Amino acid sequence: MKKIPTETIKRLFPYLRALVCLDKEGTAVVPSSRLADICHINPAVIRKDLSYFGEFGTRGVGYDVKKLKVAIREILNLKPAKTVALVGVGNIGRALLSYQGFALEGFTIGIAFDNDKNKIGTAVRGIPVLDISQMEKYVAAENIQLAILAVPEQVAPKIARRLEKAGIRAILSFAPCQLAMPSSIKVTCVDLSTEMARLIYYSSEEEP
Amino acid sequence: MKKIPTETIKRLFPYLRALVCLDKEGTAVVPSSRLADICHINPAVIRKDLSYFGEFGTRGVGYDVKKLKVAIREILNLKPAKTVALVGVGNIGRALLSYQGFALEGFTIGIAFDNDKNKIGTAVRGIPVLDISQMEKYVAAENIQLAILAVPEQVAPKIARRLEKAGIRAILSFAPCQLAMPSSIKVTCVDLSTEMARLIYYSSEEEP
DNA sequence: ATGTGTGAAGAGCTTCACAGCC
DNA sequence: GGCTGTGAAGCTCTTCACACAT
Repeated sequence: MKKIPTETIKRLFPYLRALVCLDKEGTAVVPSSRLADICHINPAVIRKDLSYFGEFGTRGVGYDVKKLKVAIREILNLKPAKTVALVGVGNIGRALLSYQGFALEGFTIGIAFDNDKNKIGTAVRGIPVLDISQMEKYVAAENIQLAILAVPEQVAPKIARRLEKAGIRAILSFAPCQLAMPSSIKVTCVDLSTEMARLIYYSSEEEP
Repeated sequence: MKKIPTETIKRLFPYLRALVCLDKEGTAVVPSSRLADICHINPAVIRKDLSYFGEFGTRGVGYDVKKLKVAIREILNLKPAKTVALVGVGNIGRALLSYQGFALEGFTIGIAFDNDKNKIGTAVRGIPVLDISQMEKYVAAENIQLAILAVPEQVAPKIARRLEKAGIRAILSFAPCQLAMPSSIKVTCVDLSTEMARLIYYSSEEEP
């Protein structure tokens, strides 16, 4: 049993996206070279990545689009589709609610929470916005395991702790701060300023 | 002259954020162990990262907060502060415009573009929203080198090409698709579904 | 004493080249 | 012939341990 590189996991979703596209176009079989063109990833990398999980391809032919699509969904545990809770219906929260196409049937935001009286009781794209004081109850009742945290930095650590106690297993956070969580809970931070800073650094390099 | 790891560059901004905090609190000197606590990064990593760029610390004492702050700003080329253009004033765009605190005086969104007549001519948080047809003109006139692309997936590649021709050097994109750009232009994609998929994968792992 | 700076060892990821199968 | 699957080599990054400075 081999260890699977983190980077391999990261690349699976782009592969999945490409496969969904190809499937819609009616393409039945795809060689790694074609996937490579679409995803801008070296074909050898793609083959190696997929080989960690089994032998999905046919030599001399390529990969069966439908089968590989299903296989990746299963590897990523996107089957059946997961329900995600959104906490914080500000600008970022609304952007995520409006951006449902992104899920490729693997996961959807099913419920949202906020503390703003004007938002509570409304629905955005069919997703109800509930009172954040009821969060623990709903998370437990619906057995939700994933949350997106899109609240201001000041309250993010507090709410993260509440999610932890409510039984959440993973958090995708947009707060530009570290969330001290036990290692049993997976936390990923999307930090926009870090990305910008990196870009500035690399874009101002001159050639040697 | 050594090669600097990509990961080192990524970590500089979190260091900078911690230093700005420490400076506000009035802390003058900080050892790597303290920075490590704040950033949740191993102290040896911090020391190694900083050592790529010079000797900023004092043995037996630690790092001078103000000096290190300035040094990192210079390394990242955040001094003087850079002006960034935002293209697309939808939900994500507005979130970014409202989220200016994130820049730590290293960069600010100075101008925004959209194609919606209702948005053109307005201003969000003091930042004017201009007609996207005028984009090339303003980018050239104000010598803007960085752009945030927050437009729908369908039009993202086309607008990216326009930005390229207008002389932009780096793009931070929120479109869940690959942008084929010459290597002289640095592109970073923030792909929310990939992040979600990763989290789902890792959160459903059981211990061995 | 205390905390930095750094070579060397170790771990992890990518690239390559080609054997193996259709 | 064409394309996958994979060991081995090569490269990059992290970890460790300790010399060195104050």
